[in-house]
Formats: sequence, C-alpha cells, structure tokens
Amino acid sequence: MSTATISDVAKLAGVSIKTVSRVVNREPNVRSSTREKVESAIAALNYRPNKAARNLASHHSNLIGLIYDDPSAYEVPSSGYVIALQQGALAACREANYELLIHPCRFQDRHIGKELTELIEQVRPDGIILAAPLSNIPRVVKAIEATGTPLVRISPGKKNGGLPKVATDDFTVSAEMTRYLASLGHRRIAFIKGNAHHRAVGNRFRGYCAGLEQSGLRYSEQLVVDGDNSIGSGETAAKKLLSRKRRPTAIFAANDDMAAGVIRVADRMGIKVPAELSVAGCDDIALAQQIFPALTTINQPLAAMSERAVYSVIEKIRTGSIEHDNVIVPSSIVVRESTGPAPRRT
Amino acid sequence: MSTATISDVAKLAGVSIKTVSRVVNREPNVRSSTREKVESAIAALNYRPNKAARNLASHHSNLIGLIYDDPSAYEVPSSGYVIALQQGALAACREANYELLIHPCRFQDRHIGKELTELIEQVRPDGIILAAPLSNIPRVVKAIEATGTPLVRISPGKKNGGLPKVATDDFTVSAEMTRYLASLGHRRIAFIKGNAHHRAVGNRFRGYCAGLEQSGLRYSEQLVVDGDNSIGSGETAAKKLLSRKRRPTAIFAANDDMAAGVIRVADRMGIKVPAELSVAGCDDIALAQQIFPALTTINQPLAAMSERAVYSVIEKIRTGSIEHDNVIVPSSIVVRESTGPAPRRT
DNA sequence: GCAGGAATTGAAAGCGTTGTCATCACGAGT
DNA sequence: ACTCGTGATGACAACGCTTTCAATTCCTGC
Repeated sequence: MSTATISDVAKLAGVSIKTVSRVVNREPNVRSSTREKVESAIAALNYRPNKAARNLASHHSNLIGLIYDDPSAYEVPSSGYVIALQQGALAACREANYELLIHPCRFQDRHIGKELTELIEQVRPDGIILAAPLSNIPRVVKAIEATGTPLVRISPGKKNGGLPKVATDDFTVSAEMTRYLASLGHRRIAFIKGNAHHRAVGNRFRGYCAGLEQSGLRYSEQLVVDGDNSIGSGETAAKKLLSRKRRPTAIFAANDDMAAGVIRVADRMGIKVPAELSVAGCDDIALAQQIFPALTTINQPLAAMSERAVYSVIEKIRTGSIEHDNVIVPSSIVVRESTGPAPRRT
Repeated sequence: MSTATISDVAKLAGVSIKTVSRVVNREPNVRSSTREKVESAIAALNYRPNKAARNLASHHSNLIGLIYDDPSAYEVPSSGYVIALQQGALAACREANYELLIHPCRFQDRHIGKELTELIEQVRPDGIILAAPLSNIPRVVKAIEATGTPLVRISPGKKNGGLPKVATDDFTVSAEMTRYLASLGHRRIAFIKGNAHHRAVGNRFRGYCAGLEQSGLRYSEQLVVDGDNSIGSGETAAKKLLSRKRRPTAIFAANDDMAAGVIRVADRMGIKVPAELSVAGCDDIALAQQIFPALTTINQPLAAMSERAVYSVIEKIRTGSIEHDNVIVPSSIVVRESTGPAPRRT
C-alpha cells in the first residue's frame, strides 16, 4: 500500500478521477453524497495528493521563497532577526498550504543578482518575500523583479516603484520614543544614526527630529552622531557624545547594538545608567533583554511583518494583484531598565 | 520564450529528448560532440529542467527536511543554534542540488508524532535531519522512522537502534575542559548539570568526572548541582555553590546560559571573575562572547554537524545505506576571559 | 570485410495530477 | 410532452521529465 493514487481512490469510490480531484480541491458542483463517498475512500486509502504531479499539471510550485541577509556572514550574527522572520512566514505558509524555501544570501556579493536569478529560474517559487536590508538593494530587487515572480518587500527604506511592501512606521514610533525621553525630563537627547544601508534609517532620524519638536526641544547638530549599526560604532559615538562638557542625559540609538555599545562605554566611564544617562535602542533584539541594564527599545514586529508579507504575496499569486500593497504593521516602545528620569543637575 | 522544455532543446540540437536528459543529468555514454551540441542548445534557450516534472517522473522530491526544536517557543530564544544548523544544511544541500525544507516544532506538543507523520506524507522529503533535542525524543524518532524516510540524527543522547547519527564527543571534550581547569591550579571544580532532555547531558557529566580523575582530583557530590539549562537555573545553582564555606574556585556548567547565570550571580556577590572564580560553559552560543567577561566554553560545531548529516542522508538516499553511520565531529575548548589561574588562598 | 560486442541514441510508455470540453440528468417553463 | 438551461460527472489530453528497452552506430579482432 505504498502510496494510493487518485485513480485508486476513484476506483474505490466508483467515480472518475476528475471528481476526486474536485473533492480534494474543494471545487463546487459536487453532489454532497458523492463528496462523502470520495472522502471516505480517501480516508480508507490514506490518500495524499502527489505534490509533484499537482505542480506539474497546475504550473505552480507551491513554494514561497524567503530571501534575507545571511546572518552567518557576520562576526556576531543577529540570528534573532532571521528566526522571527522565518517564524511568521512559516505560520502563514502552513496556513495557506505553501512550502517555505529559505535563502540566506550576502548582499556584499557582487554576483548576487545572477545568483538570485538562477535560484528563481531553477526553483520557480510562486512568490518571493524579500527582507531588509536586501529589500533596499536595487540590484537585488531588480534581479527578482526581472523574473516576473510576485514579490513583496519587508521594510524597504526608500520607496521604489509601486512594489508591494510591508513595513513599520519608524517615523512615528521614533518620535514617540523621543517624546517619551523628553517626558522623563531630558532636555539634551542625543541620536546615533545607523548605517545608511540598513532599514529605514532616515525615518528614524526624522522621527527623532519630529519628537524633539513636538516636545518643544531644539534640534542640535552637536547631539547627532553617525554610526554604522555595529556595537563598536555605538561605542565610538558614545565616547564622542559623553566626553563633551555638557553631555547629553539621554542617548537614542537607531539600533540596539549601538545602544549596547553606549551602555558599555558609559559603564567604563563610570556613568550610571539610567541614573545619570538614559539609553534607548531600536529593534528589540534578544540582546536587549540580556544586557544589564536591560534596554529600553522599540519592538520590531518581524514575525507579524513576514506573516503579512506572505499573505500579500499569496493574494498576488491567486488574484494577480494586491489590495493593500503597503501594509503598515504597528510597533511600539518597550520600556525596560535603561531609561529613567533625567538627573537633577547637569 | 517563457520557458523552454526539454523537447525544444532536443529539436534545436537535433537529438532526442532522452539524449538531452542524459546530458543534463551527466550520464555517461554520450559522445562529446553530441554533448556539446546539446549544451549549446541549452545555453541558447536558457533551458532549466522543470523540477516538478523531474520529481514526478523520478519519484523523488529533491527535498531534505530539517526538523528542530522551535526556538520561538522559548522566552529567550537561542536562535544561534538554529541558524548554525540551517547554515550547514543549506551549504550541503546547495552543493548536492537539493532543496532544504525547515520545520521547527515543539516537542512538548502531544500531537507532535501525528504532525510529523502528516508533514512527511504530504511533502515527501527524500531524507530527514533531526536535530537535538528532538533527536532524543522517542516518539518523534519513531514517528519519522515509521514513514520509512531516510533519517539522520544530530547529537542524539542515548543510542537508539542502528539509526545513523552525527555527534560530537562530549565526553572527551568535557574531560578536556575539566583538565584545563585543573591545570590552572583549581582543586575544587564544581559542575552544573543540564536539563536531562537536552543533548548528551550524561556524557558531559561523565566527562567532568573523568577529567577530575585524570587530574588526580576527587569527585565530590557537594560540587555537583542540577540545572535545567536556563540562565535562571544557573543563577540558582551558583548561589548554592558560592554560599558554601569552602566554595569552589571554578564552576563548569553544562551549557552557556547557565554559565552566564553563574557570572551574573558572582558579579552580584562581589566575586571577581576570573580572579576569584573561573567559569566555563558549553556550546559557544553567541551570548558567550557578548557577556563580560567573555565566556570560556566548548564550541559546538553545529554547522559542520548538520552539513555532515545532510551528506549522510543523501548517501542513504542514493545508495540505500550509509558507510559511516556514526560520524563524530571534533569540538574543542575555546578559552576566553572567564577562566584564569586559581586564587592563591582559599 | 565481417562477426560480435560495446557504446551511443531514440521511441514510447509512464509518472499522478489538472484543465478542457463533452455528456448526462434533472427540473423549470411553456 | 418538449425544449432549455444548469448542475454534476467523466473521457482524455496535456504537463515535462525519467525509465525501459529496442535500435543503431562504431570499433575491434581476425
């Protein structure tokens, strides 16, 4: 009884294979008595449709590709990012009866365009989810677009054509974080910018600016430093900021790694967090709750985003278009131990 | 020119489709002039074999399933484990031209057996890699075995039938770590056991015992405490050990999380690491190099193990058996900052 | 120059579905 | 009763490849 085929079922149920196919695919126009006969035959034979045959006949692969920046390319891989991404995508795929194919790749690689083209032509996924920061790399996006495969991007920084995407409102929530810091009494709130390649860096910075204004604070170039998203760059930036005569009482970094760097430097300089300095990050990576003091940050609903992205791409596959092609998933600030009231005296 | 098929290539090259098939599959007995004709036709048409058709005709799915414990089921997910696992498996799959299908699942789930059976019957992967700690759960292993799909387990604790596996020699390297600590002058080396479900916990403990003996130290029940692999349990164990009148000068924990807990507690108690207390862990997770002081630990070559596992399972698929069905991947101790010479006075 | 065997090639039959279209049965409308 | 329309069902041709086995070609040795 290795594997029953559709014709075995048809024979047992006394109908044609087409009718079995109709039942299996939940197509209409099958008398309920017939449906029952077929269903019991399916149960009796433990029949499972053969995916390969189905794919061949229907010209679909039933595969969704999830493409993301390879975390193992880095010294200290931020694997939580990928896991969350996979989790959401897997949940959606399971629900919709698709298979998920993962494809980590390195965007520094010069041949990444060709690599992706090859991959897509060989595997022929029905749809593709492209995660940040790859969703920001034009040659990556273009290579995928050129294959004609439905594509949904996650957190693409810049807008690009009418390509469907799923993102968070970095601007609004960064402003919220800034206002939160201001509400704690901080007047000198510094900002560490991130690597221009990653995420919606610009939006975070603009949110910071807006938050200052909304809190009646003046923007000062003195309080803004560049970083590149690494812990090390956070340390460098912190050293610069904290060695000023009138140092900031709060530092808001565009990602958690840089915020962790800030905390490390403050510790070395003997500056107490949060008593003398409040530190806030962005992304809520696992590290955020592992360091001491635990980091106040902005959560990044990655799983929710990838789940929505999969739903969107499936909608595109099935209907040929996407109703909401610019989904915004809400994010919020997560208050932990690294932020507190501004110190009394400066 | 949507997609060229094998007959398009055959027509252009002036041969039969069977010959094209031979060239594509690198079969022998094709005249090199013929091969060249076919190859240039393939290039001209940008032909890619259709996987679905190929799978249907050959009764293979070209899929390897990687099944592992779902990290997002935990509070603080140890995602590095999964990423490393995926990395090795992906590398091997890419090389052998297989697709990798990932399937995280929760072993606490009572229906996990049925879930896996369903998965395998529907997707029909050609082979399966089962990672620890799932590789230790009898009902999981049995469910997969029952489907008849080739299976290779990673780090199964207990032996089980002649099932092929890939593992590290936890016993030997744990003994090595213990000897290393002894060589630093430590006489009272404590051990924190791990959760009995995870990994080859017994082997680590036995390695510790052997290491003591090899160093001429006496085993003492006083120095062994139970843990459950969590940071919290490491803290609890550390409190117990460090509040003794003659406290240990070194603590070797069966995993890194517990070792991190030890360091945290030592910090709170004002015990300097490594000056007054050496701490060693096991697994070399990302956290190990992020905490301060960076943790001396035992590396776990997860990527190498999953890569070997995939090669083994493919061997099984192709030849029907596996020559080396018990691969041992070497692991070694990684000395960082958390261990040092034993303090002079006790 | 020819038998014999190995190397090379091809024709045709699947593989297990879905898609297309024809057919059939059954009521409603007249 | 008779036609029409609609819902229900089936026959059969794809889908693009591998497999099987027969046919052809090419050598080799005598």
